[in-house]
Amino acid sequence: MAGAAMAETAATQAAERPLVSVDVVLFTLGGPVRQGRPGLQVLLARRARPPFAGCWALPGCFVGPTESLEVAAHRAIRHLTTARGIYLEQLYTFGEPDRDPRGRVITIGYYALVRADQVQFPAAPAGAEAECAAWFPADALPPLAFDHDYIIGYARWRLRNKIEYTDIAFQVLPDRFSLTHLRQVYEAVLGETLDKRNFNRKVLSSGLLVETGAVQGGQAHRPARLYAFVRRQPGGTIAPVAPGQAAPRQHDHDAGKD
Amino acid sequence: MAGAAMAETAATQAAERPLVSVDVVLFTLGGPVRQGRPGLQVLLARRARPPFAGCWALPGCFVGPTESLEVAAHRAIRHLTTARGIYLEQLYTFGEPDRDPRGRVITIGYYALVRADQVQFPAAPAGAEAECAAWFPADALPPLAFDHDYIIGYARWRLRNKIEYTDIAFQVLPDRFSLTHLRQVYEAVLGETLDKRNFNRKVLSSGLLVETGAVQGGQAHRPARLYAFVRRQPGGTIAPVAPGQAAPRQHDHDAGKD
DNA sequence: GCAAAAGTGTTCGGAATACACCCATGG
DNA sequence: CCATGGGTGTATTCCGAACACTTTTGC
Repeated sequence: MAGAAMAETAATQAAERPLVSVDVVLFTLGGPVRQGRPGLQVLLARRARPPFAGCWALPGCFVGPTESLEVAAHRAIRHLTTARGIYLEQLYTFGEPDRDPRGRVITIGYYALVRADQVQFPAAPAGAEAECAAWFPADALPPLAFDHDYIIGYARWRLRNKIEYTDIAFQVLPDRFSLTHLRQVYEAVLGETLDKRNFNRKVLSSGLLVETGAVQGGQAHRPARLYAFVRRQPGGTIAPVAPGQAAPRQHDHDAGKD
Repeated sequence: MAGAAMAETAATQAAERPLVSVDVVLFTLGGPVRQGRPGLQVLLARRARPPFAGCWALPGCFVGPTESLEVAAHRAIRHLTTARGIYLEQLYTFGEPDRDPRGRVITIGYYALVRADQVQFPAAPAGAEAECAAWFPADALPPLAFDHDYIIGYARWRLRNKIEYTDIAFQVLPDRFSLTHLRQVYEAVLGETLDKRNFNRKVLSSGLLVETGAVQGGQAHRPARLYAFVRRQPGGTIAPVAPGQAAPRQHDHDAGKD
């Protein structure tokens, strides 16, 4: 809420108002193939300014006075990525008073799983301290600024949970993909090997995939069939909703349990 | 993060810093018994000051300069409640630029399910516009200030999900309770009737309950056995953790899937 | 023809569901 | 003795887990 207890006005001194930032944990799949699958990677930016100058940190920025949190989060990665339409999900808000040495900074974390080719790095300015960005294996992160290692750890934990009951895995896949590709996404996020037969049966019976008829070319050996992800058709449900029985309320943030 | 992109300093004008508040959605069970169970209720406070003076709203307050978000959330309800140790869970952060007519206010929502007797109302000051608090049935809320109806709707949705896989239901129960009492909590939160036999079997086989030996007195008819909630014994696990296999990382916020 | 990855069927056990009757107590 | 809520057992179904061989293609 706002203002029931404290008599705070717009004239409040700046020192009493915390700074508000957003930090984005972008995950992708890539790197060397280990255990038959690529690894989970995290996008980090090298800080050009103190505090923690030269240190790696999550992409982030302060929230503008009339800017929504989602817009700020997109702005934080816009100078690194070309693709629009990345679906960012709010992670958590970190507000411990001592988490930033400059003073009180509250940060709202966002995260997403994206295709690596959606994120392109501009030519890095010269200089050892220059700001630049790179993917790092989630299992071998460099020392990080602030509490960003904790934020990333929490984001990984959420991603592991969310991938079980949301569509989040499809965000990292191209329009057409093989079942093996899809399974590798799950394996990389979950950190474990999945049974191919059980996995295929499950995703095919979910009704979320359609066979495109195309097959994967270029590889040696047997080509894989390619599938496409089909969203639940908006308004095209077979069973009509009973009158008087309101459709479950939609919350555009957080499509699953959490 | 903080400060990678914008060159913001402590001298930033107050107008550019958003206000940060916390709002708390306190749920309890009470009210008239309908469909064999009490209903879900929400604690609301009547606003004494503009905006929305005289309107009902969630208890909330602004976050102090050196105060953690959790502490602020507890402070928001401290003048209404006597019990300490309420387990508040972070819900979501609402930051749309126009959600408060006074200007930019970002609010971090918290929620909890508590026993009604933990919350005691101080004698309300006289006057129609005086600040006071009361429980309202979650299905019949008055018009609310700000976007608080949306926040409550989201909190109810989260509560429904969380009760399936967390201990949250036990927070609303006394130390000793009957299985029927526990089931009524689930039924009120889920909004549906549960099969008594299947429910009892499930909760008893979960290992989270111990029979106290006591029975419920005072009622007519057969007295119910009383159970107590047993937390997972810390360090008393039977199966030893395999060496080299790190225990899963703990995140003290969000004990379940989120 | 061989190496490599794709693709498929069956069995088993545990969990969730549906369902109906007896028990203990106070009045 | 009866009204009321407490307490229990069984059959069925569904889902997840385990497990190994055949097929297709490029080379």
